[in-house]
Amino acid sequence: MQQPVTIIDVAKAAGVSPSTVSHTLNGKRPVSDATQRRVLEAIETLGYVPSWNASRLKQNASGIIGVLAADITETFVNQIVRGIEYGLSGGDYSLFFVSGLEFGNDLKRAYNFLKSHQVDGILFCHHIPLWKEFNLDPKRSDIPIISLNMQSADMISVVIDNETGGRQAAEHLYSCTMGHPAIICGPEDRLSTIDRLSGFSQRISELQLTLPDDPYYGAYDFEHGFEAATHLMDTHPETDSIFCANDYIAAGAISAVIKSGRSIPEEVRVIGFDNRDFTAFWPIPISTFEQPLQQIGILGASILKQVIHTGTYTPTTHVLQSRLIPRASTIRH
Amino acid sequence: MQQPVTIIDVAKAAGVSPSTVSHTLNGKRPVSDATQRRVLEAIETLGYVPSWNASRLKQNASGIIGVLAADITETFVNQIVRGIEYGLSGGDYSLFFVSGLEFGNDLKRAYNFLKSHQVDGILFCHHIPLWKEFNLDPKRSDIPIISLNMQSADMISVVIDNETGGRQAAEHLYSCTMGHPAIICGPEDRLSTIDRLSGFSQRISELQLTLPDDPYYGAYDFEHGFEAATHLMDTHPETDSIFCANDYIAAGAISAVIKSGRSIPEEVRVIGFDNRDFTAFWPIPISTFEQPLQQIGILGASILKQVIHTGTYTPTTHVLQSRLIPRASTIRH
DNA sequence: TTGTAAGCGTTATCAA
DNA sequence: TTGATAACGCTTACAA
Repeated sequence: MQQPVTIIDVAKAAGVSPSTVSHTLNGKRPVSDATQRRVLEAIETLGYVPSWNASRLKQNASGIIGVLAADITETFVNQIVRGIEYGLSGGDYSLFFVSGLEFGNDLKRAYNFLKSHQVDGILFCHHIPLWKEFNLDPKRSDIPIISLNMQSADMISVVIDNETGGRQAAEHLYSCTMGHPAIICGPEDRLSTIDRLSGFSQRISELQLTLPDDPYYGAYDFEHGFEAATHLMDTHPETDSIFCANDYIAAGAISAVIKSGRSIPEEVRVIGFDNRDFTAFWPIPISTFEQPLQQIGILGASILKQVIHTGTYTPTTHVLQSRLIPRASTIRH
Repeated sequence: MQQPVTIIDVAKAAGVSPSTVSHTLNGKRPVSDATQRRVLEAIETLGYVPSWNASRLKQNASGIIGVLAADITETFVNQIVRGIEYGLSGGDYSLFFVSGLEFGNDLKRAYNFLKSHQVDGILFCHHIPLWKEFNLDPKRSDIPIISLNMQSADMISVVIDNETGGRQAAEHLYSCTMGHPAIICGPEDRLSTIDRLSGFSQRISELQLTLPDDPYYGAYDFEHGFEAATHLMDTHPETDSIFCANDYIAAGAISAVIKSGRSIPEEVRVIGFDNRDFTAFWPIPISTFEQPLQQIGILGASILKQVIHTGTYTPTTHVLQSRLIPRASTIRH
């Protein structure tokens, strides 16, 4: 562990001035070939790496984009983050990832942290409205913020159209002969659940069909799907189509339906949401929707770069669509 | 988007000197209550956030730990990263996450990037030896590096004991009556695969048993498991125990075994590795091993903090154990 | 308890 | 084509 090498050390070693070293690196003014060679050589031998801090102190742009997310282990979040990386790679920006976890989900502190690092912009990536109490006015903020996966008033947002997803699910099940639809929801407070339910219900009533009263709110997991579907088969034995809020629920529902002695997809059709890995090779492959998560990240990054570049922030909402993946749980093979 | 507020603006607004503002914030020397109040008030109204860059320029420690990983969408990686976040949260360090993706997997560039940000240490988190060609001598580096999930000569490493995992798998299958074991591997070049195979084989020969010649190298996926097990049932119908390199392979193997008309776990036992979410609710719940991924991150972060604090770097390897999770694919319910 | 001033490593401006 | 110098925003002796 030794002393850091500065631009002055390099300048001395190469027998030039610090500004020449700087310009050799940044190419903002011509440097003769001979000088350039000596400088680069000195940099190599000394192992010099310019200090980002010192550099950014002089310039107004940091070249860093901050990403704020709650939990990186959520597929939702890490897929979006990966999209952001794609969107940023090869460009002039680096990504500074900050987890809500570090800040006890205190968005204000996390925001200040990013600000203190002089990030040029922030991508705010949420899968749950954990931080909804934070009311930062983006117009008064000196850093542009883009909200990913959740619509925020007064912000540029990139979201998925869950309502249309719900409508599409109804449409698909209808095309597979639907007479008695049912739905098994996720947690009641999740916006995505609400929107999907709303889209599905709308289409159902347009089709002159009816749903059981109970939307089966519950956890996004297998057990909930299993129990809800068991109850459903019991109380509504005529059910022939089940729309599940996500794939875990769908897997549970499928197991319950089979256990009840019914065949899939002949007697009952089940569809999930999210396209989790296991749906493709589940004993009965599960029909589901692929969400454009990486697209959210890519688009968000691209919009943010625009905003930074042009300096104008106009709140808008960009909507992306999910894609139906029909499999054996709804269509005969 | 307005001009950034500096410490001087605050000082003026509060009618004090910049150093007083600084000391109010950092508490390195006493400040009278009255002054403190005025300063904090000024900070609040102006929305002042100190510049990290300027601050770090004066100090030697940046308070940032760099995390270098290839692909955040890999469960492996994001679980470890989450562990790091836990290990760092509440302390004096923030995390600077850098993806190999951004740098075209050029470790040297990524390393320089982190160095230019003056990180105090680096956690190098790999699930595949993508960057093995990079031979940075950690003793000559001025930044301490810790290798997570892969042993590196001359580095402090935190790894999982895959060999013992393999031995444990053999032990468990043996305790469930094993007469004719078999193995279905993952990609041949993965260290984890090699170590697990080696541990398993060792224990098998200690038990005076033999394995089929073919270890079935292949992809870490369902199809490979299905095809390998189909072939295995065909060529080695006496097989009663299959150790699969991961859970996707195990799921495929189970499907193939069932399709061959054999019962699980009565006639054939199958065990996987990784404890993926679906193994818990697979129609036949899959026995598997839970890897202490978050522990790797937590331990790595803690060791790195030690190293930074004490200033001494002594290459060692810290080994963590996987945990067997017995389920219905090996034991009768 | 507080203020003044030097300096961290870089880049922009000006001069040569 | 190059060099000297000031300045970025902050911390920290040193002085008061």
